[in-house]
Amino acid sequence: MATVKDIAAAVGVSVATVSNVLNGKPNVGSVVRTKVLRAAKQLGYRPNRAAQAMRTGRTRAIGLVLPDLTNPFFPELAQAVENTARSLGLLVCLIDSQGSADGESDGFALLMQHGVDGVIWCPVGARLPAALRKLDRPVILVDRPGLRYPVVHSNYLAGGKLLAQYALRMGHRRVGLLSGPADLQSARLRRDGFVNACPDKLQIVWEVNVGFDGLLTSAAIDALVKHRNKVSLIAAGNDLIAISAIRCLTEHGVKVPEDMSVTGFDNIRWADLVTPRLTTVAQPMGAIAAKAVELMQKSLSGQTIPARHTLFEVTLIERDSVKRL
Amino acid sequence: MATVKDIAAAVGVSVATVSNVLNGKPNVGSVVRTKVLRAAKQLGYRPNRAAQAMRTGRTRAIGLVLPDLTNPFFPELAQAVENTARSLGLLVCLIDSQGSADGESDGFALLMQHGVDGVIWCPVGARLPAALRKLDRPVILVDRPGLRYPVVHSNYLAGGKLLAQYALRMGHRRVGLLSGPADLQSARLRRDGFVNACPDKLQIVWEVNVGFDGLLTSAAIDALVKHRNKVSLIAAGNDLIAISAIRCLTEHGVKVPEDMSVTGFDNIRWADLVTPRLTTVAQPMGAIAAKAVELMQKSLSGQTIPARHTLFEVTLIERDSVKRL
DNA sequence: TCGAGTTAGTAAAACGTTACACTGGTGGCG
DNA sequence: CGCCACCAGTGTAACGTTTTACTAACTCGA
Repeated sequence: MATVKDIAAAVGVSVATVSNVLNGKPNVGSVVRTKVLRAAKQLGYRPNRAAQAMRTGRTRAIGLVLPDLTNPFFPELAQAVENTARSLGLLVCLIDSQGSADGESDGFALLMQHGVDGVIWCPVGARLPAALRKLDRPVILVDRPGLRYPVVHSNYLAGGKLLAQYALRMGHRRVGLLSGPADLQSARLRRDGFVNACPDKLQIVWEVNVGFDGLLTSAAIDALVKHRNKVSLIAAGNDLIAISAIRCLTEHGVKVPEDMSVTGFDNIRWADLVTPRLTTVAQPMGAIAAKAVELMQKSLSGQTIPARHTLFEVTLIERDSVKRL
Repeated sequence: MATVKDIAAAVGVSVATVSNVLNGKPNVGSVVRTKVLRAAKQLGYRPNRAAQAMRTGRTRAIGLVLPDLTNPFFPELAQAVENTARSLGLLVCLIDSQGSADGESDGFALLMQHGVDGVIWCPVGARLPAALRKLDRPVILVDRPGLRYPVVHSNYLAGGKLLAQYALRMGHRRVGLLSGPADLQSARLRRDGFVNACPDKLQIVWEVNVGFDGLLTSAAIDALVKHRNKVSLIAAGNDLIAISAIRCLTEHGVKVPEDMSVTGFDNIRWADLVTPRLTTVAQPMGAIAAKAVELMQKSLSGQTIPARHTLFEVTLIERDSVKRL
């Protein structure tokens, strides 16, 4: 690989001058400037990131810390983040914490060691891992409000409301809630939006919390099966939970949507592939990811991002999993 | 962050000695050795990767280049790769080429600039991107035999055969093939395994190639719908295709498995979540990923890996999408 | 006792970059 | 003319490591 020294030798100037040209610094004549630029292109010069990192402390790489790639919500996010980051010349370093706080800590430590310039993070839990305390780099949260960092996510409250109003319109009155983890604001807001939409008309008959990974606890299965006649609709915390619930119901002879309606949240690709197709709320994943990277980029270029929410609006996607009563 | 200099100062030795201890070099007394080690631990020392990279040319980071995170096969792979890599102290840098060769080239360029030590790669096509030619670092292929690199994947041929034999056992005689891309060996082998298993008993009535991303072409939809009475089973190139096919069939009033049986390949998580649950062939994803990382690690530590296949055996997962005739 | 060999440790250079302090040369202005 | 300001460009230190070449002290055998 060609170095700055090679260019200097080729043009016949000092390395300092080459560096100045390459970084757009003033105090270099236009004739030398063009010569250097041409030589650089001709030699296929690309700055050695390690050396740059050492001198400047910046690596032009960012971390992306996710709880679980197995939940299809995250690959969609990761794909969009990677692509917009790459278009800005940023490398994305991936950490999948597998839902464990220790994994998250490990991951942060590794990222710090490599000197990433910042991290885009979707926390597993509501608590800050110790490793992050020492990180003096920008952090942008995605999809998980609640910590003292800038966060970009969609309007969960509105999404929950949309779902409740839709359920009502379709004639449902008694519902069961398969909410996400109670300690996650992103789950709580969806739930609150739903519950508070029209409290007098829509009755919450039962509620159980499960993980966003869609693994149904025995309490959840019990609720699903035993109370099957007490509710006509189940509102799940996300699509994964909804689809798992549908699976569980059909296994127990409950037909969806004939015997029971189900709604999701996220509009992952599978919502449209599954039978019955899932009625859910769509988040603009690409926009969310792009915004997160944009905030990161701003942050890296010196702007301070206020620790405030960037909200994206959601839309109801009506498909086949809810029956009109 | 603590540096080697800090440790040296704390213990009262030279930085060279500290470095020697940390790298397990001889010629340092045991008392000094333990002192240094203790100080390092106490200060929470982690070597600065950028500086290390500059001196040694190794970054202890690897690239992971995937065609499409949206296909659930790849997140499972990515998760396993990341986790085993991290347990070895390797950072994973992600590139999602979105199925484009240009994206792949861009990605490789970015990875090279950052000096990754090697790349684990699942190519989109059968051709080598130009950017890779210049990469003098180890490459391990995953799931895509056909290029002149070491590759780890599962026994597609056997998988196809398993499926064909199973179809036969279940009484099917006339089948349609929804194969993956014809230029991908990984698709061709699955197909060949199926077709050649018992050519005299199992008749391939039609075959159309589609992408592994499960997007059905109009030719595919035509075949599915128009020939619905000519075959009793459809063998898809992967689970994504199979599930899309099921969706398409049910939309056209063809019930699975009552009117038509369908098989997949990969055993992605969704195969078990979808209705009807998909009969398919399972690849040991975790093992494949771990093996790829292991080969990479070996490669990094100087061993030369022969450009040969590492095969993993597959197993038939019998579920509900195939009817006994 | 002397020299060779071994052991324990050090000083300094090097990796590729950037940034700071510097040097000549030129032009303007009083 | 004398002084200052400015321009174009250079030399070199520094970032945190690893590595090479070196030294001082000690041991051992003849």
